[in-house]
Amino acid sequence: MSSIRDVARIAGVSVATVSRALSMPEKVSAESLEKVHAAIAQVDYKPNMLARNFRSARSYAVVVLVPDIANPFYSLFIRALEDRAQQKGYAVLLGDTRGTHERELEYIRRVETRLADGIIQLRPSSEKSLNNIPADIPCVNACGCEYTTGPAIRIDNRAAAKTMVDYLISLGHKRIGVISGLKDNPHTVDRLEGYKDALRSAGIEFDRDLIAEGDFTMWSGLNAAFQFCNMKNRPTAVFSMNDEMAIGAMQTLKAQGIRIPEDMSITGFDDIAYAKYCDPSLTTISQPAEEMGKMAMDMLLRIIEGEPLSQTECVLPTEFIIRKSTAPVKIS
Amino acid sequence: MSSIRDVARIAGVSVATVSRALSMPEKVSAESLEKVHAAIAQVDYKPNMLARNFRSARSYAVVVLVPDIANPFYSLFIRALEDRAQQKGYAVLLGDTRGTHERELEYIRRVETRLADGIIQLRPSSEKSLNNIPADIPCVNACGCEYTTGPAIRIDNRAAAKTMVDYLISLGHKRIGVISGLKDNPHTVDRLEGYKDALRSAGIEFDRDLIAEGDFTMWSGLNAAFQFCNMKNRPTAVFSMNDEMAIGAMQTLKAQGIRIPEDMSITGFDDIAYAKYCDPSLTTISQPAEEMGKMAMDMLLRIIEGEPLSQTECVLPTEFIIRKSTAPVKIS
DNA sequence: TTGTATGCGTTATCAG
DNA sequence: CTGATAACGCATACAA
Repeated sequence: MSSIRDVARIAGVSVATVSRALSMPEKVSAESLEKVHAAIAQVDYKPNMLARNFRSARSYAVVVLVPDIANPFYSLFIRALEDRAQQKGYAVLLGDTRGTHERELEYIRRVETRLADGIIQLRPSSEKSLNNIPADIPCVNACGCEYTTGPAIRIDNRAAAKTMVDYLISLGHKRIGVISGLKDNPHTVDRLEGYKDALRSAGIEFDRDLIAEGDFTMWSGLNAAFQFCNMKNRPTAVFSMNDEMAIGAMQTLKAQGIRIPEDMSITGFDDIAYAKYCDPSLTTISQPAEEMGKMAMDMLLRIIEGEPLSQTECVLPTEFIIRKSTAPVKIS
Repeated sequence: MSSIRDVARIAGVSVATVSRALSMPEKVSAESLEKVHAAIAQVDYKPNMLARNFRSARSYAVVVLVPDIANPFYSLFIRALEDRAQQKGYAVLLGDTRGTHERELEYIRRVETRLADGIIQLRPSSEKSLNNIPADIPCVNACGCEYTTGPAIRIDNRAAAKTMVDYLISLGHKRIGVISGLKDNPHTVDRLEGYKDALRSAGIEFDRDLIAEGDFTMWSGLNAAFQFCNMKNRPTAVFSMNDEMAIGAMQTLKAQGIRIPEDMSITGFDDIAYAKYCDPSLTTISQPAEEMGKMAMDMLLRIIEGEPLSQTECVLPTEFIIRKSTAPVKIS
């Protein structure tokens, strides 16, 4: 309730001195400083940051645009992001888009109207995406996939997928099913390329029937797995494009009496916390979610503050984690 | 870049008219309205919300204080929260406290300095908590437990726990282990009371040795379960105070050759998404996370807007969900 | 219905 | 080192 003027009056100095005492104490005499601090304590002065932000034309907030915060990979990422933001004095506005463009626009509008200083984009924006973020607003893309323009933090999805499928092939698998995300999702596209790369280098022909489409939810994984159960010549291994679909698929396979990994190997992607605790534990690719979050925030703040970027794109390494859901193909 | 003044100049009206055209169009003639809109389009005017917020002494943002956003129950809650906030034109500032009081204070300070209009508190604040939120700042407690002061959204933890343990008893279990949260956590306290209630009404004596303390993480559940494996007279059922610890415990039990539910039943709490997909699927208590999120936001906004509260505390119903992790006790 | 003028709390400029 | 004062962009009381 009390403003800088009250403090000035009580302290017997000008408002300018109070302001200086707060933002550059070294420019103020020890005597004034003391009087100001005493006055601040006396009237319980809390600076009005709304006014400060208005004056400095900065909100000191960034929005994070995320497809679904309930996805454990994203929540891990965001946790790291928030941590870094807080360290640097920035707030993070949660922008859960739930896949709708309308909500996304709403958040973009927030930075256009100065309520946020920049955006961290976790939604993989396909090239045909209509509402691209205006070029003049600070933004870093951290969706992890290729085909993004502007500053980005990402992993090499294609190479990671190839590593995984190479491994399955090394175990003797030749018919390797895929549970993919939606067809036009950039993650799907990149990882599918990696899958094809691996097949190609092993001389295995690509079979379209081995691709089951999901949408990255457990439920979709559960459904997709039926496609494999019912095949006359079913795959001996399945490469799922994320852990959640793999976990859903395991449910189906086990219910159908297919043993994992004896009858069928299955792999995931992301290494969410549950991958280690499901039964059997899941062979997967670990993304450095926290590292990505930190770096994305650092990069965005650099852009906002107008500092030069040492690199406009940063590709982080993934880790290949072998657990119990994969085994050599059965000799039958 | 262009301000309301530019619009006024181009439109040939006063700034007041432009302002009114935006916030109360009904008070402006159709003619002026049209000129204003044309001018807005012409100069691509975007109102400076920083100025508007400053002027109206409101930030139109609320902070949500959460112990750990990576916990799936919380992320579900927050998703609903954000949804509602966006509908009402509010932003949500993510405040992941990670259990530290310092970070919590930082966020409380944010509303004291006008950067947020209120707080939704998900952290269960024990009575001895040092940094309670000042009474004059709008706040609703949504941690779900009793012993909170001020407006609150919660469930009846005690009754829910009793329901669960009653069920185990009805299956013939008499030695029922507990994997609890930290001892002084209000959730732990409430749910333990429910456990004791159930024992009491069944005439079973409470045995302190059957309580294993965890901290609501999967890892702690995994460890806690060892306590039961090594007992000479081990429990035939385990009531875990959340799903994650239950899932961790299942890992240990299965590794020790204890079959679930044949040799030991196990139950959880929260009904996170994975509870349905783990093996065996988990009998648990479902909390209406989304409903709670919505209600908490509604209640907070009412407080912020100064509207009267119809009720200061709201207890939401839980749902008891029986899956495959529980079975009648073995006759041996 | 419209315009003029004032003030919101702070920072920054410029004299002293 | 300090003080007076002008912005910042918008909303609104008041007058027309």
